[in-house]
Amino acid sequence: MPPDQFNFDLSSNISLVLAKQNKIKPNSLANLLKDLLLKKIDHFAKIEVAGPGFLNIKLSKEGILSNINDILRNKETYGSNKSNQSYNIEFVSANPTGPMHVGHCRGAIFGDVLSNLLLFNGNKVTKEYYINDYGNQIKDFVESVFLRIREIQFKEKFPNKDNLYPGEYIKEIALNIIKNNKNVKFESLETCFEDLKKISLEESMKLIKYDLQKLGIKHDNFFSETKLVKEDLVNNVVKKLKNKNFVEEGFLDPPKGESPKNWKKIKRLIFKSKDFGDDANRALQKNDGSWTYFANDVAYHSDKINRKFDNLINILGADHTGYIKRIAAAVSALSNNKVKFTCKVCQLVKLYKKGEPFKMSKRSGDFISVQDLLNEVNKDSIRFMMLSRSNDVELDFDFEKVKEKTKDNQVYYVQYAYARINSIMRTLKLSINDKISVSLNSLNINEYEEKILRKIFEWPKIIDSAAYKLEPHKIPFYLYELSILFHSYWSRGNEDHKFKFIENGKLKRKEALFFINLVAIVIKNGMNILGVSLPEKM
RNA sequence: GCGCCGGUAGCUUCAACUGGAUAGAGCGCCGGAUUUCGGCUCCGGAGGUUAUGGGUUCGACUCCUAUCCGGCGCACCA
Repeated sequence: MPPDQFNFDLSSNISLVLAKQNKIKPNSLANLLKDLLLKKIDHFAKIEVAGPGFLNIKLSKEGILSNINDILRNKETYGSNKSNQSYNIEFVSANPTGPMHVGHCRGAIFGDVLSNLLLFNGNKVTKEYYINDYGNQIKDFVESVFLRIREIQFKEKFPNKDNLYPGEYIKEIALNIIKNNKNVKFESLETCFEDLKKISLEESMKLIKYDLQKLGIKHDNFFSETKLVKEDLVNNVVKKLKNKNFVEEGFLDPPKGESPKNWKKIKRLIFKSKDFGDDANRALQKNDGSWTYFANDVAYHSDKINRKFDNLINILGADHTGYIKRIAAAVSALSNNKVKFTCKVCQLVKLYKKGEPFKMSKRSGDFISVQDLLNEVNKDSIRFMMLSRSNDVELDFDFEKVKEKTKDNQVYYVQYAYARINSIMRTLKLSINDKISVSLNSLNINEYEEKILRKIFEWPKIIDSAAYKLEPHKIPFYLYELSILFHSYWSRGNEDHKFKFIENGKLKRKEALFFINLVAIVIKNGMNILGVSLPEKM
């Protein structure tokens, strides 16, 4: 897209790019191309060479018309670039020790929308959730549930111990378990541990799935860590790595930074991740010889690789940044660099209410849950707001602001544009789903419409670039800009009657009809990707 | 100490289309218009050495390098 002031429809820097290898000046190459293009492509009305060698192209009326009719025909696929890759996107993967909190929310929505975006662009996508249902935290969690059950059944006091989960929700889980499992006896933790673990995990996954559903998120696949361990997948992977000589028996370096207190030098299996770009080699075994979390995760990723995806994407919170290199190393070792692996890190969300920042910590039990958030603001606002920043930037979420019905509130503003268009259609007793097409003689576009058309023609490029860079936040920005253009044109009608779309219930400008349809199509496609609803009346 | 992310207008807000043209929005400020086809809306103005120094090239907010500031992380946890 050329900058506004040039008044052209397309621009290309091709001659700047190609000039060097062809040993020709960008400007003269541009002039050559200009003549060639004008001769070969009849949809170009005018081409100018500008600046250091840009080609600015103005479409002919026929060119514009054919673009418009394409959009009206394709409707809900307009913007898709028909890419054809397969993706596995792992996101949320919150520990199954309680409901989701706000910290999970951003990654959850990011992952979901990224998946929608890639799907829209023609790819195959599996949305996946890795359940960390193994390890010490689960033991602590089950113990906490057990003690709450004892508290309820036998009035035993819940101890104040560091490793336990104090949150209120544990009581609810305990109550549910008591209600639904009358035949299980909770005498000692040891005797009922396995049963209780299974039930407790089910309960907390129920909570998490409920939260996800309320946010409009549905995963295709839930992958359990316990399953990995049970099926001995870790052993297989380690064998595989050993065969390739990527694993050695050795000693870890003492931890850097702080002075090592309980540092013991113990021989163990170590993955040589340094050979694949990591800062240090990583342990696969703990002191007692059992597998580390990392070892399990290597096995998990090996499983993903075996499932033949072209691309693996992990969505992580900022607190897991330090983990990326080692898992990337594992993937590249296991797949011989054939599978493309990317981690997208979502920075922190800072929550405000009336200027007061909130702190959250799952352990302490006073975190802000997704439910708390949903009580304050609706799903649509949350989804839109969480994507209103690039994922590598911290995000301030003020939940007073998203409740406003003003231009500041971007969700509202975009939804309003769509509702407004529907209102016009209703006035004309037409439906937004009616088939329309445009002919050459009805194509008489004013300056406002021209601006908006250019924006609409830009849509496929926005999708392409957002998909390529894995940056779904480009979509809310685009939709907001498009809405500004639309509203701005609309209010022009208040100042000057000749810009009104309809008057006295009748269509005034024929162009207006297809034109608002185009805007509606793009807004709808965009909001579908975002998973935000579009009311026809507000 | 090491690693990752960020630093863009007065601003505890951010964008800039895989290196492109005169760096754009919002808030706030100043000046106008409007009470409606659908609700605090619309138009215009001022405001910049893109943290800082060096480098790469036709061309850098974007890439490399050094420094400063802020956030996060640096287990045999998960």
